[in-house]
Amino acid sequence: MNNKFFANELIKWYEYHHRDLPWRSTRNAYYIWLSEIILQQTRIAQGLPYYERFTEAYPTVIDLANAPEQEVIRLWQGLGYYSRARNLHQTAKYIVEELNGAFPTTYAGLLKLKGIGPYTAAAIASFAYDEPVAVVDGNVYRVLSRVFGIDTDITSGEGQRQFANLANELISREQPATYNQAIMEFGAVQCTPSSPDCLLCPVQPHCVAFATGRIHLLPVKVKKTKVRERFFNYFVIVQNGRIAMRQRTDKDVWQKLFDFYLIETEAIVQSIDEFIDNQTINAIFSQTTINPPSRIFTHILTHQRIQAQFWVLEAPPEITLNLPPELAFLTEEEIENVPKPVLVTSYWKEHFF
DNA sequence: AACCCGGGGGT
DNA sequence: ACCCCAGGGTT
Repeated sequence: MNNKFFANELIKWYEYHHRDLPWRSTRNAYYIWLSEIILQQTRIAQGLPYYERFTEAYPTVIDLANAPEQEVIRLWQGLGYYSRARNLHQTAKYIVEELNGAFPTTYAGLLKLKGIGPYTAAAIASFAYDEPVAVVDGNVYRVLSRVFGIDTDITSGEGQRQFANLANELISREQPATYNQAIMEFGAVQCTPSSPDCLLCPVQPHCVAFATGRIHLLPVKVKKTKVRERFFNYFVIVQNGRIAMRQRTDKDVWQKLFDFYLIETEAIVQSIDEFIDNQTINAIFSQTTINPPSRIFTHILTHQRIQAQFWVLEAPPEITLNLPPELAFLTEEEIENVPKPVLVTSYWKEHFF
């Protein structure tokens, strides 16, 4: 199968089978960039409402650059991988302040921006500027590994180089944007991870994996699942109708999102007596009424399984509490408007609304 | 190269 | 329970 045939078959397939998506009807680099960052490691169904929200809140890169970071992260709330939102905002400011509001117009230039890696640079360069540089995302790995029967580990450096080289040989020089859209859509709709629709596949006669019965074995992805078990004990300190929260800053999950005073333990605590060695929380205990703990909230991340329990500590109105400096009292309205992890939002909805 | 970073949906 | 998703940054 020659390269031109492959590209033409995908483009023909795409013309009949593609979904109508808002970022496909624009050549505006800003909107394309926004959609690509939102869709990193994210399904279209999950990302679509966020795309609508962001384009409405920030119609131009200038609007995004001028927004407060916390507002941007709040709009991102629930989408995960929050470094995407921080880098998005940082890069918007850089483009406005250093590049006169204009995006770089080449793959190499785009690649220098924070939050834009090889995939996203190729996507923007081809969709906005027709540069013939191939996207390589999870869909592309799957399609190419199957059609060409490549069993190199896609997570290895060698695999990434090999697939990028192949993808760039296959890309249509005449229609790079359509080709890139086509191969990704083909992977998402036709050549799916499990039970792909091989019987109606336009390249099935040339597919090595189909011919050799290796569809379900490709792509090869060496898994290194190491899920960390964590136990979070949250103390919801309430006084005068306000609640103490802090903005997370550690090198850990949920950077710049807000949660409550947290003590992490090695296991689920059976009684609050287990915090006896913690002087900070003991001092707060002595000044507050301790309510029974909440149910245990289990929160699953890709790399962590967090079991969280919440205690409400009620302080009398008049006293001065001895709190760690990172805590600040917020009203319920302020808490609504501050970015929070889904775990915290779940608890909040269950207990305060 | 290895590790870290969310949340949701499909099987 | 395990997989994947329009990946990228840090160490």
